[in-house]
Amino acid sequence: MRPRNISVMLVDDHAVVREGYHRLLEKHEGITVVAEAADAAGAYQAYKSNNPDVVVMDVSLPGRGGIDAIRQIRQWDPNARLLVFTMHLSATFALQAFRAGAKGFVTKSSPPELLVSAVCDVAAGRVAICPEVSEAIARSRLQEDASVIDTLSPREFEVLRMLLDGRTAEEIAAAFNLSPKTVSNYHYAIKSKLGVSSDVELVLFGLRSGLVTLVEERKH
Amino acid sequence: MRPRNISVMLVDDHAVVREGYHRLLEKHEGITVVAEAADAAGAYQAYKSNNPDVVVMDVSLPGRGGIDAIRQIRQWDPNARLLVFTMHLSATFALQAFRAGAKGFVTKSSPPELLVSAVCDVAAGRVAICPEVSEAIARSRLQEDASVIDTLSPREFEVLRMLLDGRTAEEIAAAFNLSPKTVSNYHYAIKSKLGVSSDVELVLFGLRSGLVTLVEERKH
DNA sequence: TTCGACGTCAGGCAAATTTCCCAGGACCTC
DNA sequence: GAGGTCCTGGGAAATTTGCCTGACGTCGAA
Repeated sequence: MRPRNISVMLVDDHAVVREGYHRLLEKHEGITVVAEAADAAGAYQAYKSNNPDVVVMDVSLPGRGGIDAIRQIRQWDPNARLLVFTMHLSATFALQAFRAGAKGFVTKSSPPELLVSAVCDVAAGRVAICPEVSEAIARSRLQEDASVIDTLSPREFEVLRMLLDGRTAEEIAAAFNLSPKTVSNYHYAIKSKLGVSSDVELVLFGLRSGLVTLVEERKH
Repeated sequence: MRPRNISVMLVDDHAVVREGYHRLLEKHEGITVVAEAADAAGAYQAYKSNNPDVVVMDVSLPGRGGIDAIRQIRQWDPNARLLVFTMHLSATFALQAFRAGAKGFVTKSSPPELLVSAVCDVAAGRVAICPEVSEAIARSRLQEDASVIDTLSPREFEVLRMLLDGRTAEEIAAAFNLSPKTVSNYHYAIKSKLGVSSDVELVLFGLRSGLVTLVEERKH
């Protein structure tokens, strides 16, 4: 019982990129893009007024992260079907997304058709995971380093991402609408769970687990 | 003396994204996409056989980074016109790109038309920088970019390296036979000189300047 | 329905650390 | 000598850390 026509909402902070897969999806009959948003807040508003069948969203959004946006939307509509579409090839990210209520996870380096079929899958109520990610998840299950990070609660994970981005406690508190004290409590809880004792070790940990991505430049 | 028809080559490791602005650019008359590549090596090969007027490339490529690819292409054809198109809004990154020989720098969050006009500008021999980036460059110019790390005294540099290794102040003090107090004074001085306000930013700085090397191991 | 286990949020408070300024001494150079 | 930088740490205020506390909401099991 798949809908004859699937309405899709796109969430991505990069206008050009959004424009790009807007065209890509619309070229396929049966898929119509009915709304777009550039950040978490906009996504929530747009979802409420457009009620799309599927939301295709990047998780690295400015302001409150995409994981948080997923939870927010799922809270308003527990049947919302969200497909995460991101450049991050990380088991950790994917697990966090699914825990928040996502129904699919596709990387941007996948072949274009895969995004289209993933949208159809999610619209039909199926779960869609691209091969790379399912492989990464399987592999991470074998390691314990990545599994430690999966013990973080969704909020803790979001705070961690902000911290690793170099934000101060005040900035994070403002972004999430929390007390600075709460943020520093999370900060402490994160360090405890991950078994590190300083911020430096925290970043180093994030580096190893792929949460921090370094743009490498080689001086030949 | 602008070419009536601009031939463009796209380099981006994300197939869907590449497909996206492929369509975007082709929609404009006067622009034809003649080649695509997904990594640095492929870009070099494709450039040699297609000789496009303009190369639009993401710099966060797998393997040898995009900066390196720019240098390689410019070495083969000193007149190559390369437009960097990336999600990174970073002055140092842009400066690195221009130093390598890029002629333009546009972020992916720019409005779509800006990419099109930037392609035309670069094709016509002009330099194209999107407003966000030129502002970031201007701002970074004010805070003395000239290898800030060289202003560190020898001791400061040593302490910095230990810090970036995850050592505590006590460990460093013991290693150098100093008072822990002195170490924390150095710690403070280092952060002041480098213009960062937290340890997280400090590690991120070390990362960018190559002081911290991520040991990445291939797991297949 | 009641229970307990979590997750979220935030206040309190002592201890520790950071921040910022300062100063003495060693070692250069002019 | 005078003037510069570097190394070294003290002092005091400001802030963070570490760990506790409790309230509230949800969810699944008993």
